[in-house]
Amino acid sequence: MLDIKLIRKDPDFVKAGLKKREMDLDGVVDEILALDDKRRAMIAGLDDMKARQNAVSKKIPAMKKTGEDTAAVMAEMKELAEKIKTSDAELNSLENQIKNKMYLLPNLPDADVAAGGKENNEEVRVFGEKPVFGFEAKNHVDLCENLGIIDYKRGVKLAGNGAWMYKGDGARLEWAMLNFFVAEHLTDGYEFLLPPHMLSWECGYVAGQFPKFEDDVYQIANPTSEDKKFMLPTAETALVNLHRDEIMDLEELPHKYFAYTPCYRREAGSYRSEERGMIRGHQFNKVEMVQYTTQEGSDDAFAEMVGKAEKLMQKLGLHYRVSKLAAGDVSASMARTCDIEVWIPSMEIYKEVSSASNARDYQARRGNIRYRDADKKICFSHTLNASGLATSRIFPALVEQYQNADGSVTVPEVLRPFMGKEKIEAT
RNA sequence: GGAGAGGUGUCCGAGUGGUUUAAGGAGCUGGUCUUGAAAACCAGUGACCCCGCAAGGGGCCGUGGGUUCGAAUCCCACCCUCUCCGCCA
Repeated sequence: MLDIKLIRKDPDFVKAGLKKREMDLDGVVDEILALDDKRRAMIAGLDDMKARQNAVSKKIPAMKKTGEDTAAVMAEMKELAEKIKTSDAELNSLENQIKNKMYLLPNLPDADVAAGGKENNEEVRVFGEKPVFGFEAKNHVDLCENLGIIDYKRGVKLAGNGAWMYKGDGARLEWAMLNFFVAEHLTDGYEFLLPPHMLSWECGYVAGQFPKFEDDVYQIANPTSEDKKFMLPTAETALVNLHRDEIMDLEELPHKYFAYTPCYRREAGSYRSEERGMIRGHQFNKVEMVQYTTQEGSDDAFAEMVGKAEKLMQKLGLHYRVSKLAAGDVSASMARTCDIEVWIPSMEIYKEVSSASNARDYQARRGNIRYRDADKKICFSHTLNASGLATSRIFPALVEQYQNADGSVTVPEVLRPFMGKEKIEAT
């Protein structure tokens, strides 16, 4: 949620910021401004009427005591009460209209974020090099099938298109990665959380996924009540709601959390032929970091989280690059995002394994997440999130980058303690 | 799933129709006292929204309706929390 006061004060600044996302939102901003004018005028009139109502109502007992006739006043008040009721209803619908439009406005990109779409993403760092194989390298789907570590067919049998099943050493490798990530985050002093996977609707609004992407999540309807929940599309949705409607103390910030959850996404219509295997599925595993910081602290936190995600990739020894996303590619809630993308040899493409973002106070405004600053003033906190990491792209990248001529896969050193073996071979 | 209790300001908590202009306490800020601190005492402070340069004023008691001249207080619906019972990994 943007600050309505900022929109009021400097609409051109807001419009210019939103324009960087290559979305035409001038109209929405203007509508909000017009509705806001109307709203404030209405509140002023309504509050006056309520003030009169309160004042007169207070006098009535005194009048009754002295035996004065209250009939005329009461008649006037009855009329006033009617007016208040209709105005209240009008105001209510007006405020809902404003709220719904406000929900449509994405966050303002940071000043240093490039305007435009994907094509303006900027490669800021590269780690390692594209591996060169002295043999005919296989793609991950063939490697995994030959090794018997992923069962694609039975995954689809169980859950349909976009599902797979980890099996044997595949399950162990997946679990080893997750355990490795957990161990690293614990070492860095982040708090480990296992949140619920079914969330109530408000969580989606606060995170900024709703109302726009309600159709992209799996919704859980309950046959005996109106209550509706959804499967979290990322642990961020849960973690960013932890301190909703709270006022945190300055001393407790920054909060550094991480959680492991599967992520459930419909990904409707987004399959492409090259996205075979586990590049894009309806359920994938991810460890997610989230920080709550002071307003001054979020830049440092952002750098820290990008650094942490990179460190994991480096320890795994995987070739990757870091991209600073252009405004149009930054998701709606975020002011800036850096993606870490792993090299997938068979596809000759970099695929996202981590997305690190600073939402600044956008999510905090939606969720009323506040803290008391050094002057004891209540202000909105900043929220940040970064994957650390998503395994579903690392798994194929790892299997391909670490493959040997005989079809076996060497286990990266850091995973061996969690895996209990150095090599994955066909059984 | 059944029964009961409850949701009040930063926190605790009083308040069951008009001296509530939301008591009282804690916290926070300033002061007195003290070598300093603590304690005590005195004063100030109140989320959020609207008007206003400000001083100040008004609205606002889980959410939404209703009753009334007047609702934190009564009625209805919903959401949430707690206790007990049932069911269950």
